[in-house]
Amino acid sequence: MRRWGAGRGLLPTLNHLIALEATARLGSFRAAAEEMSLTQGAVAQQVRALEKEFDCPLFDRLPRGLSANRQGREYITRLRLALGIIDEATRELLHRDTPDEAGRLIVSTTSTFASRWLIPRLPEFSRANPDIAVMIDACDTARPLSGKGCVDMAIRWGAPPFAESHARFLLPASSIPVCAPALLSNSKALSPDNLDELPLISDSHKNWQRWFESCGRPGVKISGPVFSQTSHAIEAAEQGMGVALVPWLFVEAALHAGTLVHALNNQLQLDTDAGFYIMTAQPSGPESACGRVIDWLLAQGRAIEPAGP
Amino acid sequence: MRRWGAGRGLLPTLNHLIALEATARLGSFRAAAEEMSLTQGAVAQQVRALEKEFDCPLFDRLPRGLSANRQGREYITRLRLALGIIDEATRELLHRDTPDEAGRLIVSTTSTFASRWLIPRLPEFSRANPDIAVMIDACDTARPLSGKGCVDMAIRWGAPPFAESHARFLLPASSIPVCAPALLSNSKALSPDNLDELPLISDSHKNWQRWFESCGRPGVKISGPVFSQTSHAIEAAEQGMGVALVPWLFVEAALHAGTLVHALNNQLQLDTDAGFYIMTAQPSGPESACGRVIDWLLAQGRAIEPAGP
DNA sequence: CAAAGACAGTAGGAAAACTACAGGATGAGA
DNA sequence: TCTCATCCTGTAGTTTTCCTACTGTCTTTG
Repeated sequence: MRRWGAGRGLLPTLNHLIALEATARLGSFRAAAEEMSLTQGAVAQQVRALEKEFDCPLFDRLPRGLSANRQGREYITRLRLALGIIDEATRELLHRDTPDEAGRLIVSTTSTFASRWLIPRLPEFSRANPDIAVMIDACDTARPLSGKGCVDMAIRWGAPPFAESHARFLLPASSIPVCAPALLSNSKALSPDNLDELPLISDSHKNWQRWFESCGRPGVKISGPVFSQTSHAIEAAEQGMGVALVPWLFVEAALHAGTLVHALNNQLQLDTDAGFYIMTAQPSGPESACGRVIDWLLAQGRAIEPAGP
Repeated sequence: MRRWGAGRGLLPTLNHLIALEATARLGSFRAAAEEMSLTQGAVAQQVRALEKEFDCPLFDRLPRGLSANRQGREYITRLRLALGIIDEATRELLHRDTPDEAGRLIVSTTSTFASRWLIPRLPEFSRANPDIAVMIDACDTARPLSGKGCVDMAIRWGAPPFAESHARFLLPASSIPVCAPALLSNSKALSPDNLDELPLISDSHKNWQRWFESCGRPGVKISGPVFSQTSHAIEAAEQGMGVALVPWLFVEAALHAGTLVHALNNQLQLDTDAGFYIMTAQPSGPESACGRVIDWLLAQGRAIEPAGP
């Protein structure tokens, strides 16, 4: 009997369990031995060894085979469940449809972060690292970092501490109010006191409320177009539909290109303690594919920060 | 890689999986080896063997330990689940609180069958088989014959075929109308045509409707006391509350003792294709405790039948 | 630049698993 | 009733697997 984990667990000789299961299913050592391509004696020894390990008989010996007793039935039913899980996991591992999956790295992030920050920078990475194929899984609900359907890393907005994962800070999430330049041309100077006279574009983060609160104007009524995704809010602002309050890093390129301008002439931004973090199941070394992607991401993040407002 | 079941399944060398799990959890061969009281090389070989078996790396090799890659994380998460199930089943098997459980046999049946048929006959069996302790688990919902909390056999009312279990016919379930003798003394002769003038005691089996239908009187309104358990209906009949339509075998003793009489002078009974069956997970040999109980039950059933109406 | 710590790989001994065969019990069939 | 067939039990002896011990290589660290 083998200890497991921190000594709390107990596991029998696992290889013997296959013989146990087959014997229970087929009702005799002989039939089980035939299925397993072994001799009858080998199977009998394995099962006897388990019964001795447990100090508890699992079968009634009949003149014509065996029949599991109550403890045996109870144990074997649960054993089948466990073996089925291992079997399923093993077959999926063997019959994985993409044989080159080893060099493929799946990054889960939001649609907005992917289109506004990650994808524009990705070609450079791929040129420098042709052996790593980065796949972006844009999904607004978080994907698991371990288990079935897991991803290699996730880039998510949030604040520490993060349970069950290893997180590294990537980028701050300071938001600024932006709009199309045309919206400002023929009107008076804007300030926190009169900004709400323009349409205020909202996304699902409810930033405007906190922004007005930090300006000393709590309870301002937010009216204007509403989008679930930040990227849609940005596009609406570019179309002149109003003022959007969005993370600065998502509109850096648009500000540079002139399709968006800071609505308050770089005066105010909404600082939060939250930011964008890279999350992985465990720390990765700098030489692994995952580690190389993380290092590159962090370098990109450092490169962009000093140019901020 | 081992085939499993009818060849559909595939299982790796199960003993190696413990090393795999520990390595993933502790992040290095060395730490895993220490936990398992082995050398670093042994653990490394086991994990390498698995990776070769799967033809798929499960870990990224870091300069300072290892880190599971995506396939590894996915596999190990599911592996932990399976090992946890085996561990739990094993610990419950080892720490079972009743060491003499091997000689204890749990029979699941209904409260009525237990009190009206089984318990009266049980002392005789126990005298003849002092080594078998029969425990009766009276429960109106069926208990499983395998898995956690399973019972050794169940005696249940029903008709073949029974899925997922081995059934042997024990007793017919023919029902007869019975009542207290006092109920008949000062009244005219009863027949199916006027029986419904007396209170009709019902249990949850809705026998009266079918009984009147088989007498050519469908749609008769059933009025009288209603009980969920047949035994309570019998007790009510004994108290003179009305006529109960119950399996003959439950009132055999009462008819003999005179506390109940056949309401129609042995004329009519309700025959159904259903009956009482002994159900076990698998056939048991005549020498096993389970087999001896079954043989005795069947003998009791045969002994009672010829004396029937 | 050297020391420490980790994994990779290999040879040989230790342990286990498996086979083969003898023995005993039970049921089927002549 | 007797024999045969079938199945489990148990025990050597052999084969295979597993584990250890050790060397080599790489990387971090002081």
